[in-house]
Amino acid sequence: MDLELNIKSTIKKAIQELYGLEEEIQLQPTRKDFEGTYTFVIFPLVKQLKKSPADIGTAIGDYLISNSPDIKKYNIVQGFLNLVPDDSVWFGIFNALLQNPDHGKLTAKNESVMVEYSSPNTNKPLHLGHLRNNFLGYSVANILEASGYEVIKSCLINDRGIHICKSMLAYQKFGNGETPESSGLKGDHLAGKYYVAFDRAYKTEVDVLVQQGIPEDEAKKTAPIMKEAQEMLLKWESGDDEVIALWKKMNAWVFAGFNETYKTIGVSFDKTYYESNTYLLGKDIVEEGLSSGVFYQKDDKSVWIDLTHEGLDQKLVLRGDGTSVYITQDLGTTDLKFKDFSNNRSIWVVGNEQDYHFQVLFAIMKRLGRSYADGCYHLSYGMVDLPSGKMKSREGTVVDADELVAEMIATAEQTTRERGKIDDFEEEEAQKLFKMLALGALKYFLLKVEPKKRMLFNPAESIDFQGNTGPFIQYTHARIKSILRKAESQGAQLKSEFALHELAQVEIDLIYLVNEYHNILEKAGNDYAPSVVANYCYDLAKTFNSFYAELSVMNEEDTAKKELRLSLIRLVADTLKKGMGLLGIEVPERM
RNA sequence: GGUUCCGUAGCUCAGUUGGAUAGAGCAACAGAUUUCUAAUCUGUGGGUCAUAGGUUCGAAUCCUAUCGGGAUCACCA
Repeated sequence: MDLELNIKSTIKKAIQELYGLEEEIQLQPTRKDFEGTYTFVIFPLVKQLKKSPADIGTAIGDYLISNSPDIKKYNIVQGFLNLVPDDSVWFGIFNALLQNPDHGKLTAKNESVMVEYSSPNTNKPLHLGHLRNNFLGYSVANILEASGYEVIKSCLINDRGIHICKSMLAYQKFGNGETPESSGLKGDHLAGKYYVAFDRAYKTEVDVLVQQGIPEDEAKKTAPIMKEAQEMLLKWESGDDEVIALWKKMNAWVFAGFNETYKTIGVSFDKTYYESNTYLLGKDIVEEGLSSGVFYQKDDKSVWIDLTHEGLDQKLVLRGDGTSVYITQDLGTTDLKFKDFSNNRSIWVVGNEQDYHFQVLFAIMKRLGRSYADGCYHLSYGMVDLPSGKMKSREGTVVDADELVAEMIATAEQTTRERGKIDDFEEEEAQKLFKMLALGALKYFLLKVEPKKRMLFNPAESIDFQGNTGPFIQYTHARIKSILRKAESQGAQLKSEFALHELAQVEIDLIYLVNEYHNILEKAGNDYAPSVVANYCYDLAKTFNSFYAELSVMNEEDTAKKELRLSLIRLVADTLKKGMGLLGIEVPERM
């Protein structure tokens, strides 16, 4: 039953009968300072009817009282008609929620969506920026799945190219046969070490050349180590045995490292694409575009598209020598994804530095008449900056993902042990909890902010465990579970059907919020916005904690009230668990 | 310079299909625990919603301009 829709239609009828007007009715939640749940704004009618807001409000309010059993009373403040639903309405909603274990699950949409995220380069380990990407992608996938879509999580690994050759070359030159085992480094960190080593050697060579009087631009192009890297790339492309063997060896190390990180942070994929397999795709699409006249060729044989009508520029899609550029392979990969899964939609979780690239990509797909073009969406997110500015892998000024997670776990352990509430935990159980809390704090920190906003991370201030945080919500869940355990130990059975009696305001607030879950899910799905879910969970947890301070469950003497509260808090716990699950955050039974 | 995103409390952020006195957390201060977990709750102080115009009964929200910051504008990916 949808209370809001019912009230809207009754107000619509009231205005028809009282004034003969056809109005689309909008309701908003009543502000906390006033009594009521929904508010109808009268102002728009004032002008048309030439009556005072009070007169109109009273007329509509009285109409609702006598024509709708849902409304108990109303009040008018300025031009706002605040409506107070009858307690029976809340019981109706509450009973319905209790009797539907799937509450909040949206109906199947019979559409499928691909969410591509993570998409790392295999020349360095993951950093904080990648974490934002991973958590966003994983959460959006969860949200869409809960919203009734079939979801395929995919990852496109950038495992080839000049930057990969840089790590390989530096390893070849300076590595002395080092391995993850011999160095004790995770494979991705080992590769990253040589990526940094390349850059250092390269800079030294450039400096030397500049001192010899060669202009910097030219020095950068002619530095021997850079030349060597380029030669290595050519060898890779021609399938040189030695280069390929090195590439396979180092990539295997990196993949092992990535998989460990993915496992720790709890993300996964249904399909992995490798650029080494897809980088040649797209040339046939260039042919197609040329013959259909969407693309054109210049004298030097290079192929272009003119997107000035779309407010963009002219864009190269194939080099004069017939080799691919970035967009060429993305054209091919995009076609491949839709061919593989026949999705209705495809989402790319990629940082905002590629906004322009995706505008171009989607515009080209539209010009080429791809039926899926309108279903393409770039979920763009802002960079995670440090107080010192941008993170740069080459210069080593990054917050490493593995290190950060390890630090968070250590902080979680310290914070938890200080409180002494889990002294009876087995060690394994305790470690599991520390990890859960650490990742809860980290994921919530990165997901509560709107994706497109850039955000600041200050390593000097650790991520909070109090206030508007993941652990606050996890704690709330544990608190509820503690009461439920107590009830269970006393043999209480949770009822799922309640007869009308008096409700406290904070109980109504909780019923209202739990019932809002499906609206929140829908909004989050439509906007690809985990932050909406995060803020909702916080609101629900906060409201529960007020309830907790104000009312007692197990010490309530009125049996009917006690039983209702038990069922209510179970519903709250389930909803928190579900909501946090959408963010990829687990909630503990105890903490 | 062109395009684009952002600018809300000391700090980090909510709030934008236009509605009431702009909300949280952190930090500061004052309280609450013989009572279901104080990682909690209650309260106090803190605002030119970047600035200036415009539209509207009504603007943080929409429009225009300006200022400040980010991103991008490669035959790199």
